Formats: sequence, structure tokens, C-alpha cells
Amino acid sequence: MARGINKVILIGNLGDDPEVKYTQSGMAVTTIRLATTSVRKDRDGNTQERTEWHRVKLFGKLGEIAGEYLRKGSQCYIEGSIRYDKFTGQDGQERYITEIIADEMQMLGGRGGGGGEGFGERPQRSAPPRREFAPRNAPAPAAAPPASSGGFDDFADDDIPF
Amino acid sequence: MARGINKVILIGNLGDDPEVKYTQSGMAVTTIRLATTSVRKDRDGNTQERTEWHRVKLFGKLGEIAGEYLRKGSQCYIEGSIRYDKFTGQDGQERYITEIIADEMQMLGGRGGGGGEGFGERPQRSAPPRREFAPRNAPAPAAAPPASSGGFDDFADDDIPF
Amino acid sequence: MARGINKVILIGNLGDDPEVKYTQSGMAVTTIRLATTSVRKDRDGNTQERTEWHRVKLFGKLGEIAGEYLRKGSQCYIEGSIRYDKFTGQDGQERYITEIIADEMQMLGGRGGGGGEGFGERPQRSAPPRREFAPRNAPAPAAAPPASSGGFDDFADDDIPF
Amino acid sequence: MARGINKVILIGNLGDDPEVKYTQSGMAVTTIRLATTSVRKDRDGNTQERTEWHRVKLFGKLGEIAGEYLRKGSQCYIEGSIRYDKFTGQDGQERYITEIIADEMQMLGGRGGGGGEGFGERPQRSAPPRREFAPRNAPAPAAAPPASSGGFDDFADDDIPF
DNA sequence: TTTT
DNA sequence: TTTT
Repeated sequence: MARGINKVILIGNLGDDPEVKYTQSGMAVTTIRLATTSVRKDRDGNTQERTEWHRVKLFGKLGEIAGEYLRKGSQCYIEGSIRYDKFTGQDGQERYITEIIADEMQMLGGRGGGGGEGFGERPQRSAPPRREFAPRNAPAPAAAPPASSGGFDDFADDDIPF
Repeated sequence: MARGINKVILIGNLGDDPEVKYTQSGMAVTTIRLATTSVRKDRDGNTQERTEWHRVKLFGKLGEIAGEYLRKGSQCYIEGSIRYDKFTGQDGQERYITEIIADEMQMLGGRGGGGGEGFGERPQRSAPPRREFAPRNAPAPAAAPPASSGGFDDFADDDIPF
Repeated sequence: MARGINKVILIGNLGDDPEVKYTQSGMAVTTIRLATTSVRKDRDGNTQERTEWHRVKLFGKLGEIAGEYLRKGSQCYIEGSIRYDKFTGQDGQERYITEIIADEMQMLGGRGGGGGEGFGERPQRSAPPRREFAPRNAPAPAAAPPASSGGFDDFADDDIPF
Repeated sequence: MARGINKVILIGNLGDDPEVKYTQSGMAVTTIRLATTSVRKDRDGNTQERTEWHRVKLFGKLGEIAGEYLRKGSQCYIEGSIRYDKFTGQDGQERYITEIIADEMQMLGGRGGGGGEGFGERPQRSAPPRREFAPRNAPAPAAAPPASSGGFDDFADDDIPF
């Protein structure tokens, strides 16, 4: 019953390794920073570049996959929606943040990403997930399938006649 | 684990009332024909129009909503993917068909659609759904919520921290 | 030579009449505020709504059309890109703003929009465009074509063989 | 003055080298075949894959870049629109073809593509472009910039105040 | 601030 | 076959 469409499609490279956190119930909340660069000619015919740095949040299984397989320099596709948030900083000032909430992610380039230093390693997390209770959506303990959300064109119902 | 992106976004008007069918298990399979028109100038400066007629399939609950609320002339938004099918006709000839498989639908224009004759009525179906057994996904017997797929930005997990 | 994709697709309703300004050279710069609403169920099964208010900028001819034909309540389609800006406020504080730079606009719903009060009138501008010199991209003095950007599927070259 | 939206976004890999042709006036018309694969579980819990092969046409400068830099196995992003065509075959039978008309292309993966045999070479054309007169849009004789359409977020007017 |  |  949504009213309206709020859709974002990004292809870009990560400026840093993903940051993975967990909710109390064990759901992954991963943040990545994606760069997209556009080019235009100014009035003097000079080429002007401009880079936007997108803050992208991925939840649950999608966040786990991002945390496992993306790293600084990786190129990926993101589909999601824009979310504008307002909060009050520690100084009492109101602040605004814009985030892309991802519905779909795919790694691009075939080799699991980037070209940064440490190619071949997975991004290290500052700390392993530590919890007192069994999470509902625990991160995959071992190997996880290497990409894509599943929400996209994965038909749930077997009745589809094809 | 999809590999690649296959995404279609359409806004157009229905050329006819939706056609609703049901699978053996009671799932709705609705087909609509959507027109999109583009305009360009030819080399003589004349305006040339061209209309594409898209064949869109909607399954399950989305198909039921489409069958209930769309009709000839309605304007709607479709998001989905392209599917190319090949089949053998009764004359033994191979034939090809291209369809858009809808993941999301929203009615546009606020008034549930068109302006064709019979404004205010729902599209009549050639026959009511007839089944020998209780369907898993029966069409809503009475009023159904008036639009949108649910797949889009409806977060399933309560843990999302906002 | 862009690197990456930064694409936004919105369908929403205007919260207010468009605001039209002009650059020194006479180019229209129009700002609209578009609402998109998503719905989800919280853990108690209650329906939670959330509305995002997008700030959309339209330049040149697209901005003129928006200023002429959109008004408070109008439903429209926007395609564009996200732009994050940082500036220093009068209090010396750094502030951030996120805007959608429109490449394409289409009015939806057939009747030029809304339903708000004053239906049938065009949005009033606070002041007519005032300039000292002839603008390169002056607003259309009389009637202007009622929508769509032109950038989209308007093939510029006559050689295209269809 | 287009009516409706007809937009396609694809990310996939080329099944073969691009096919480049030229119109009488020298405009490149390049065809590529792109694969996108989706995955779903059938009712028995088995993973079912399905690949769509898209036929994508690129015109002018975009077609030249595609012909120069893409080859079998390359991964690329395409944005465009769907076009349904009908023609009569040599046997007098009516046939249908669906094509994606590209507005934008970007190579993905950073290394100019694929992994097929011949990595590092450009795709060979069956014949060099042969023309009686100087083409308006001749293929770049030497090095050409390696990607992206230019139509996307390249602001044409210098007046844009940023 | 819109809309349903 | 729609729509503007």
C-alpha cells in the first residue's frame, strides 16, 4: 500500500571496507560508502569531475554478504531507496543524514572486487560478533553464497506456470 | 545468487481490461497490455510518434489487485523483468514472445484509472474463477487493498532499527 | 566518461507549488518537494507509515515546464541523480543538503495534477522573471508543451534506421 | 512529449563479440547479446536457473565505444528502452523481434571486460568499415575514451550554478 | 507540506 | 488496443 516510488540504483566502488554491526537480536546492519563520479564540460570546455559519496545500509542476510565479500575498492550494484534522517547531535544541534537503504546488492567485476591492497583477503572486522543468545539471523558461520539479494526475481511460489 | 540485473520500469496506459486466469492451485495470473509512446523529430523536422505495446504478467496477490482495480485506459507503474519465451505453435512453427514479469505495480492518477466508458465499474471478467478445491491464494472475496506490491520497501523483519 | 551509476526514480506528490528561480543568464532553476510513502508492519503487526520528502531540482526547459504545469498536490515521475551538498550557514556551522537533480519529468494522472484548492489555475510565482538582458533560455512566454524532458528516447540523429 | 516511461536496466555479460555495422551516413549500429541469469527454488527445493539473452542495439558514438572496448565475456551496464519489431521473413512469415535500444553503456569490472580467450585484444570485426565518403560519426581512428554514454548526468549548459 |  |  505504498504510495509513490522511491528507487535508487547505484554502481560504484567502496571507499573503505564495510562496517558491520549487529542488532540485539543478531541482525547484521552493514554500512558501505560508495563513490559515483560524473563528468561534464564547463563553459571553458574544461572537463569537470564530481564525485558523490553515498552512504548505503544493508540489513540482514544482505548485510552479512556485503560484510563478507565486499571490501575497499570493490565495485558493486545497489538497488534501494532513499531515506532522510534527522537527529540531534551531542552538542544539541539538529543534524541530517541521507542514507540509501539497500534491497538488492550484486558484486561486479567477477573477482569479488577491488584492487586495493590485500587483494584476496576478506575485510577484517574490528571485532567478531559477540552475543549472549542465539540470534534469529546469525551471520553464516562458514561459507556463504557470494552475492545478490534474492528479493529480485526469485519467485517464491511454485505455482508460477513456467 | 542471480547473476546480472534484468530490470524494467514502465509507466503506461492499459489498452484493454486485464485478463485474469488462475492456476490449478488457485494463483491468479493476470495479463495486461501497456502502451508507452515516444516522440522524435525525423530529418524533415516532422514529429514522429511510436508506441510500444508491452505484455505484462502479474502473479498471485499482485495479479488479483490488477484484475480488481485496473481497467482499459488505467495508467499504472510496473517494475519487473524481461522474459523471452519460445514455443511451438499449432502449425508446428516456432514462435517467440516477450513478456514483462511484474514484481511491483502501482496505479497512478488517483482515481483508480482511466476515463474510458463505464468509469466507476470494475473490469468484468469473462468468467468467475471456478475451482474444485480451496485455492491457496484465492482472490479476495470482498474488498482488497487498492494497490502496490508489497515487495518494495516493506521491511519484513522487525529488527530493523528505525 | 562517468564512472559509476547514480540514478534515482521517484513517483510522488508535490507538497507545495514549485519554486522557480532564474540564473543570471536566464535559465530556470525550479525546486519541488515530492513525497513518497512506504508502509511496513512492525513487530506488533501494526501498520507503520513513513514519508520521505525529496527535494528535486529541475533546470532549463524542464524547470520551466515544471513551473508552469505542476502545483501542490500534482503527481509526477522524476528521473535523475542524487547530489550531496555541503555549505556553511550564516552561523558558521557546516550544513548538508541532499538534492535530486532531475533529468526527466512526466506529469501523471492526466489532468495536470492535483486536486488541491485552485484546481485549474497554474501555480503563481512570487515574482515574474526579471532580467537585464535577453536570456539564452527564456521561459516560454506563451503556451509551452505540457510535459516530459526530451532527453529520454528522443533520438537526435536521423540516421537511426527505424 | 513522450507519454509514459519505457526503461530497461541490464547488467550482464556478452555472449559473443559485438557486431558493428554502419549506416549509409556512417553511423555505427552495434549489436550485442547480453545474458542475465535469475535463480529460484522450485517446489522440490531444487535451485532452478534461467538465463535471458537480451539483444541490445547501440547507435552512434555509443555503438563505436561498444565495438571497440567490449568483447565476448565482458560485463557491462546498459540503460535503454524496449522496442518490439515485426517484419516479414523471406518465407513470407511474420516474425517478431524484441530489442533493447541503449541510451547509456558502461563497462564493468575495471579491466575492460571478459576473461574469454584472447584477453587483451580488441574484438575483431568481420570487415573494417568501408565507406565512399567521410562519415559524420566515424569510429575513432586511434584511442577513444573507454566508456559511458555521455547522455547521463553530463550537464550541457554551463549556467547550472554548481 | 503531498497523497490514499 | 491506451493515452495526450
